[in-house]
Amino acid sequence: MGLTKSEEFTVKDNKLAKYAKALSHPARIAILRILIKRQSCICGDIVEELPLSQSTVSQHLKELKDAGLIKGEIEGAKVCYCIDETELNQAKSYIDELFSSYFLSKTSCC
Amino acid sequence: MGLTKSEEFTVKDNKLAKYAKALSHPARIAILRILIKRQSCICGDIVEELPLSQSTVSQHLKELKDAGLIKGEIEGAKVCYCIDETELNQAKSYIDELFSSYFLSKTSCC
DNA sequence: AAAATTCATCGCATTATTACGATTATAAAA
DNA sequence: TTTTATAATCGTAATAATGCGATGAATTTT
Repeated sequence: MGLTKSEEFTVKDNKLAKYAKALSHPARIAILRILIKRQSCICGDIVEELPLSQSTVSQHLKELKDAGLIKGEIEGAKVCYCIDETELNQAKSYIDELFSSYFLSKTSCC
Repeated sequence: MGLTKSEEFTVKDNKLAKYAKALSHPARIAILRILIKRQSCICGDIVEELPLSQSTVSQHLKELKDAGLIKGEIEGAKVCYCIDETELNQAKSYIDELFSSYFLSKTSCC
């Protein structure tokens, strides 16, 4: 076994889970915060700000990129990462929608 | 290796990551939706609504419980699960805070 | 051209996750 | 008391994730 049954769930729930997975590691949250703070698309300075090796940071960046939350642009030898606003918006609205569906239909029970 | 360096990151980012991890599987999203829909704290009916075995659903419930997003109450032989409103609120505000910190300081770059 | 910088990728070891059947524990029903 | 129902847990197999050093590819700098 060991294989998530993605096909059994809705496309939306799979997408939401994918966004959440990207956010499911403190290093990746920290990376997002750095990218937000330095709005001007900084790159490998991330490595200097985090207590992780270059290869590990690169891997986390890849995962954030695969999830769509960030994008990278090659600038000579450097790579400049930044938030992908469209995707971040979508992630936000998916999450908001899930949460607000609770707060709307709330009647409180146990 | 293979061990997340949690201590190296803030308590808040670890908590946020924990919430996100709970949401990082479509089955758990589906479970949350079921719990939201049937506000009246239903239990093992979840198993019937999902294409997963009882033990697998039980495991997902445990993870949602460990993350704090849901709570279970024993009712005889049954266990009644429901959303933990306080924690869901906290999760929502942590996520909102992260996202809005971007939309506030946005200047768009690449 | 040679050396240095920047970052991705490979390989590896360790640990975590996913899924299920089988078993166990508890409570309800017969 | 015995059976049934409910749900957690154990054990197992497969796959994914975490982290790092080493290596590679590309671009700058010297």
